[in-house]
Amino acid sequence: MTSSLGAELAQRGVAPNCVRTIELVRDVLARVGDKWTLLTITVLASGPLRFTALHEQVAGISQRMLSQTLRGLTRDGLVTRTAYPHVPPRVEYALTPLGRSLSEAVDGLVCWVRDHQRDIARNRDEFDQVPAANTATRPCP
Amino acid sequence: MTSSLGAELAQRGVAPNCVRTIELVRDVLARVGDKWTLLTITVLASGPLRFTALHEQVAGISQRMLSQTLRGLTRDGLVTRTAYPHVPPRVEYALTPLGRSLSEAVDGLVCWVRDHQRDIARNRDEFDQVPAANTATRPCP
DNA sequence: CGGGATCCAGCAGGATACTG
DNA sequence: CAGTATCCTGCTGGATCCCG
Repeated sequence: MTSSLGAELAQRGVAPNCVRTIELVRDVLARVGDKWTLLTITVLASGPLRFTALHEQVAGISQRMLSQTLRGLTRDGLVTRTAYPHVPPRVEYALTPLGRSLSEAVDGLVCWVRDHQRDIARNRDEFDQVPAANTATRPCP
Repeated sequence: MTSSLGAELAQRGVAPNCVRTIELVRDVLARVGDKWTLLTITVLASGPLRFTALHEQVAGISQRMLSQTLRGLTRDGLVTRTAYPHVPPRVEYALTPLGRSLSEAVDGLVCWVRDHQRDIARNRDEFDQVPAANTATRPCP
């Protein structure tokens, strides 16, 4: 699958190192690009949490998506799942060292957004105020 | 919208600084979490490109999604769109300084995946080989 | 060549109800 | 409490045709 993508790109004359980058970006998105994974990781970054606690902190997530997301993260070795044989059940989720290192890598992106979201909002407003700027075929100045 | 999310979280007793983080992660995903934006940015990071060139390098993207993605990026001030009044038309896209800085922030994540994708693949294989490991309600050892 | 407009399928994901 | 099972909807995004 990935190799066929690489072959396809190589055939188009795309430089090999660029092909690698493109595949990596694909992997990034496959792992943290969905709606809830990144959010769950950053919430867990502040400490271990039980299922219900996560369900409250990750605003808007359904039980279905939470358990699904957590299973995926556990599968990848990014979080641990610890079940205590109690009644009522008690299950704790926590980041593994691998998960923590990912969380730190994500921090860079989060900081970037924090530092530049004002700029983006301003650019967006400017763009929207120019009439017909949202169409690509516009007159050349 | 964002403020209502913050209010909702605050009402649940979530710490204010965590609320900020969650909102930021939301913004990250809204900006680069879709299927093509991040890919387009990283391809443009190696230099300005014309529409067709982008269409070839960003493997698998349709013309529709490419123009849509580019318009979004242009709107946010992350790329510039330069149209030359020629026949046939010639349009070049390039990263702005803001776009380049985002591309650098993304690099951290890309490097993380490059360094750890083997680990993740191994964890995944291990997980999958344990029978019934994919169900959460499993016996406690 | 560089798009826009339209149509349509697939699947992510929400709501709800049920279980150990 | 911590999930699973089922159903169902909305939106993303692909295919196709058209235009300047």
